[in-house]
Amino acid sequence: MNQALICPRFEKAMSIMSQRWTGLVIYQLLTGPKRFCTLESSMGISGRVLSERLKDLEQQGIVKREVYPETPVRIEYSLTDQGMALEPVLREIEKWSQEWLPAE
Amino acid sequence: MNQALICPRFEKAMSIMSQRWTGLVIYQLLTGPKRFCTLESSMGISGRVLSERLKDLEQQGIVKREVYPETPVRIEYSLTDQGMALEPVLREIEKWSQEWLPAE
DNA sequence: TTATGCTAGTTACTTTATGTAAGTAATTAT
DNA sequence: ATAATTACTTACATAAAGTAACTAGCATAA
Repeated sequence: MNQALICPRFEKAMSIMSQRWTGLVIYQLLTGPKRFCTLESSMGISGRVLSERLKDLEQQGIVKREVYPETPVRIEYSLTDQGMALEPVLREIEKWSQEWLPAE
Repeated sequence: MNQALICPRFEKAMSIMSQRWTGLVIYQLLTGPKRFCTLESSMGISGRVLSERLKDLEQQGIVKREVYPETPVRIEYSLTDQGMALEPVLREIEKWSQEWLPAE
């Protein structure tokens, strides 16, 4: 009955990364700040969920939201250092997909 | 309107890894073959979903299912080479969680 | 021989998460 | 005054996940 316990920090990380869309949002932000509508149209995510994810990621300290009061207003989402630190994770997924998944 | 397209293989990999529980199941199998009931009780996953995930992962070629007709029957799930190749992904998530998430 | 237990699931039903489409608010262009 | 743009939100529908009870096959216990 003795189970090897899973480290709570790792479990937390997995719960973040295994939410639908989260990984792709971070991946898109690796190449620089992006606006809401850019993210929305570049992946197939709905505005409802994108808005939810960005709020979560901001609260978690992974994403930063910045408002530029131009006209029309420009709001940019970018990665914090904590968010940037996820790059190796995404790169490893990228590598795996190239090696093991069929093209096309 | 010109969007950088996301590589379909990467998208596929993300859709696998961002399903709830998938990462944790693979993580548990990194330490060797496990039975259904062991997986079920070591993570908080429900039998219904575990059964679904294992079937998916088997079909994807990530997990292998082996039946030992003992009594009671023993069925073991383990990682294929393709599945083992995901280890670096999980290790990077582990590293990130240790560096960036608060203990406790 | 009926009952109990074990493993590996499945089934029916409930709750939660996500998708869809329309709407809002602020601002500028026509 | 109307339309357009950005960044959302809201109400409602569908899909995914959780819960708890159930099944099947076999073995041991009462």
